[in-house]
Amino acid sequence: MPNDALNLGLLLFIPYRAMEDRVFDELAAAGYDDITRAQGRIFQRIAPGGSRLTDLARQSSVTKQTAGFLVDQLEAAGYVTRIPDPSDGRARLVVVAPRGAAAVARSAGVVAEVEREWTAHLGAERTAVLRELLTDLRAATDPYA
Amino acid sequence: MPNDALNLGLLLFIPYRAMEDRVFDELAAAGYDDITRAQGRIFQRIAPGGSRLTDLARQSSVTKQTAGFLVDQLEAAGYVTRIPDPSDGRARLVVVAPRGAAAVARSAGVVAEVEREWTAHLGAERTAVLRELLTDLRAATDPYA
DNA sequence: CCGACTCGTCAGAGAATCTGACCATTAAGT
DNA sequence: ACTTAATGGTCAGATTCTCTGACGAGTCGG
Repeated sequence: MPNDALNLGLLLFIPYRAMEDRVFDELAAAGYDDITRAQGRIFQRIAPGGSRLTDLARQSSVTKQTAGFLVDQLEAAGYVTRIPDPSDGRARLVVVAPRGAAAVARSAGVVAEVEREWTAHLGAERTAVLRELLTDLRAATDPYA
Repeated sequence: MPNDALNLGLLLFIPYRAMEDRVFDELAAAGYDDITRAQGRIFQRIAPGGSRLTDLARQSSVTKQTAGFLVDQLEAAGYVTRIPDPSDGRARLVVVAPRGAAAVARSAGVVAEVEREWTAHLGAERTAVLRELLTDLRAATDPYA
């Protein structure tokens, strides 16, 4: 790399990608080798009680067609199910299925491990500050929060 | 979104994606509408004196085939050129062409604007801390720095 | 009950990514 | 030097991801 002072976009991307790599590598090693990054980016946005396709699409910055395509695959692989939305006859809710919940548990372990490594590097206090800053920044960059 | 406490991976992704969206939207509006995100992610890694394809691939976390495919398009669109690497007969260096330099200048303006917005939200001091933390974290997550 | 909007799907095309195989050049070991 | 291993890059093929455009079904405000 040339400069030491990279733009904030790239500085955000580097650790994001590192985290994603770790999670998917270990997920694949644990037998969840039929989930892709694109599917995972949708999947991780599913709210506890289920989410509408349109919401998943908006939050993930993809079209609803793309989100639908990915949810189809997640459903076929047993990670999610679709149920009717009781509050709106047009909509359905994407909910996490048992296999999906198991994958969530597994990936949560990996995330925790990576966060521990980062904490070892940055220190506990600075890691907490980083999290707080990013959470704050989210308010300015995620209109669908 | 369900929880308030998201994992750090997603917290990094949200502003990263917001930055990328802004840069590409404004680049397209300024006439640079023939560059894609994937191409841009490769392009932004080119070092001042030029970079080898293999390095660009590693740093961007894609295969060298993918990097080659994207550099082909950047070259066809006039953003980069390939020159022989004087220090290694097998290699070539990808260097930024005039049109690429113009796009860099334009995107730098957008990045600066977005960073100003973020600074307005977080405050100058906390933004500086964020940059410092991310730069530090890079050492633990970017083996090719 | 009518027009406007939202939810989601279908169809088709283009872009991005990977694996595997391969050649050319360089580096290392004897 | 000569052989072997490693590195830089390309070719070929397949799969995955993503978008635009068009559309049917359901909801909502007047």
